[in-house]
This record gives sequence, C-alpha cells and structure tokens, in this order.
Amino acid sequence: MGIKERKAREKEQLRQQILSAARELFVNEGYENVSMRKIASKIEYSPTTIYLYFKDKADLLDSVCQETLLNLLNTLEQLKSDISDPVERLKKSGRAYIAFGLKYPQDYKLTFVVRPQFQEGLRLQEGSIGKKVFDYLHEIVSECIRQQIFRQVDIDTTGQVMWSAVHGVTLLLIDFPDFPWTERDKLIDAVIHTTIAGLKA
Amino acid sequence: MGIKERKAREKEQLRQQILSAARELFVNEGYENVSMRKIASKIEYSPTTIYLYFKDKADLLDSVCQETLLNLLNTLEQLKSDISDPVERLKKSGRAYIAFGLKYPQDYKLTFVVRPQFQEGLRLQEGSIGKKVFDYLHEIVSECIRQQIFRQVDIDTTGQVMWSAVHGVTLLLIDFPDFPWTERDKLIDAVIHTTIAGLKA
DNA sequence: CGTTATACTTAACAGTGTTAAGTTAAATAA
DNA sequence: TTATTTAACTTAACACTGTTAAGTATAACG
Repeated sequence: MGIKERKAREKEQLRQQILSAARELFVNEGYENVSMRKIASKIEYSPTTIYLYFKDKADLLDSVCQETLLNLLNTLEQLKSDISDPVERLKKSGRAYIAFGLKYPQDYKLTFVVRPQFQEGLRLQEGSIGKKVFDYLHEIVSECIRQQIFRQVDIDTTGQVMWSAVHGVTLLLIDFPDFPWTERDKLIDAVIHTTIAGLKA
Repeated sequence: MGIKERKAREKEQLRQQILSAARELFVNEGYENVSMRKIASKIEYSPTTIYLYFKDKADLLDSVCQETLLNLLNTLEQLKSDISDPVERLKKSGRAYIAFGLKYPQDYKLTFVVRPQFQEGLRLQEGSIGKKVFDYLHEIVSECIRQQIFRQVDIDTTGQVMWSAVHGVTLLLIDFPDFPWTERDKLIDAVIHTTIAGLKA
C-alpha cells in the first residue's frame, strides 16, 4: 500500500512547488502583476494545472498568506520562553512583529492588506493561524494586566491597542519608504515605548 | 476671447465627470474590478477618451486620491480654530482622522494602501496635499511639546508615533470587520488616550 | 470658403482568469 | 495478460483587461 502514499507525497510536492513559485512571484512582482500563466511557466506546467490544486488565484494568495502567518507565529513564539517580565516580553514581541513585517514587507502586505482586499468578509476564524498570532499577543497583555502593571482596562481593548500600534508603524514604513522618517529604530522604539507607557497605570 | 475659456471649462467638466465616475466605481467595486471600459460606459464616452485626460489607470487613481486627501485636510482644518488646549485639539484631530477613514473606508484604503501599491516610490512630496495633512498633525504635536506637556522627544518622532496609532487602528477596523473588536468607539478612545498618555511626561 | 486644430472613436494587440473538453498514462479488476 | 476505470495533466476557447495607433468628424480660425 505504499503506492498511494507515494502519490500523495508527489501531489503534496507539486502543491508546495506551486506555492513557493507563487510566493516568489507575488513578492517580487506584486500580486496584480503575476498571472497564472507566469506561475505555471515557472514550474513548467500548464496554467490549468494550478486549478487542480487551488480554487483560484485568490485561494493561492490565501495559502501563501497562511504560510506567512505561520512564519510570523513561529518567530514570535521563539521569544516566549525567554523572558519572565511580561512587559519586557511585550516589548520584545512588538519589536519582533515589526521586524518581521519589515524583513518581509511584501509578504506582510500580501497578508494584512492585499488579502483582505481580495477576500471580502475575511475573518480571523477560531483556530486559524491569524487568530493564534493575535492570541499570542493577547496572552502577554493579559499577564501585564493580571500583574497590575497595566491599567485595569479590559484585556481585549488593550491587546487591540497594541496591535494597532505595531501594525500602523509597520505599514507606514513599508508603504511610504521615501517619507522623511526619523531614524527607523528610533521610531519603532518610540512607538512601542509610548504605547506601553500609555497602557501603564 | 470667451470661446477658449468655455472650452477649457467644458474640458474641466469632463475631467471631473471622469473623476467622479471613477471614484464611485473604485469605491463600490474595488480598484481591481473596475475597467477603463466600465468607467467610460458610465460617462457614455469611448474608453480611449479617458486617456486624453489621464495618463493611465494609476494616474486616475492618483487623482481620485488627491481629492480624498483634500477632503481629509479640510475635515481636519475645520477643527483647528475651535480649541485652544493643544492636547484636546490633538485628541479631536485623531478622532476626526479615524472617523474620516471609517466614514469613507474604501477611499481611505485607496489613498493609503492601494495607491502606494500601484505607484512604487510614491513620496509625500513637499507641497503635496499629503504632506499638508501630516504637517497639520505635526503642528499640533509641536505645540504640545513646546508647552512641555509632552516628553521632550523630538517633534518628528512624536508626530510619526501619533500617525502610526491612528493609521493602524483605522486600517485594522476596515480590513478585518469581522474580528471580535471591542466596541468601536471604546477602542478608538483607548488608542488615542493610550498614545497621548504615553507621550506625556 | 478652405485649412488647421481639437475632441473623440474604431480597431487592434498582447495579455488576463477561468472553464470545458480532450488526452495520456498509470492503477485496478477480470 | 488484457480490459476498464481513474487520475493527472493539457489544449482550446471565452469573455474580458489596459493601452496604443490610426482614423474621423466637428468646430474654430485665417
């Protein structure tokens, strides 16, 4: 019964091949400028083969973004055990989140900006990776509140404020690279410091 | 010599017609889903006529966004005279900025998200309306610092932190409408309150 | 009245996402 | 082994896209 398994493995392999060809093209040329035919020719298959693995172009994008979210989640979770002080952990996580966005700016935009555009009614579903990323943040924030380091505003709001801050600065730095920003790290530090200071009692 | 003027007026009229048809379609159906032919048929001209008034589709988008920025600037500047306390003014302005984004979510996204995608190397040029919007914010912030209400970090950074916060929450609320946000106004208040508190000494 | 310039249109090119039908080769059953 | 079914992939086509070059009609000017 090894044949079926080999076949399944080969199918999965091609799926991954499509996925990574798509990511590379999306990132380098922009979602709009990448055609199914371009992806197909990169992997040396006919365009319609892709449709045997993905519903349509938006679905392909979605799968690419799921991978990105998983990478982001892993990046963040590597910091988890390190530090005991929750505020310090929140700072590190915030910086890591922003750093991730700036290291893979196109992936970040695809995930948090382009994808919502092409998937109306997109929701961070229960159990989804996106939800897990937010839950990670949520957990640290809730520890800060539990230890009465932060004001006793409700946890959800606090987490969402934090997310707004890091998301905002990340996107601005990506989208307006020619704006006369102050030194990059200084701005990032200021955003994180300001937000956390504002959340404290 | 009134003929030339009438002609110029008529030309400007058609330009405006194209512009508002484009805006309506972009906003309702999304930039990607609007074709030049669709815009043309809405104003009952041939598709190529548009190219006599705008360089290409991206240029048309850009012009639509310039209008949006002008609207935003006017909305903000109406608050200017009202209040003397700069912190109160900053709060009001922040709320007004977010409210604008949420009132015209598609226009906001077109301006601050879609446009940078289709105009690589977009910069907030000296004298541009976008620059003026930022300068408006900058001015209030600098008054807060001058009166020593805010920490003596440099003005630019402070303004950029503020922009990050309002931009971030605006986009998140637009892009993930199904996320379990806390009550909208509560979140907005929290973002503004947190950021300003964090900027204070 | 003839000429020139302006405003607009027609036709076409090379490309798009996607579907339906067709083909080939491998796995299964007789 | 041979026939049949299934899986994987391709070809051809449809209705569309942004954009350009060439053509046309009308209004203004000398």
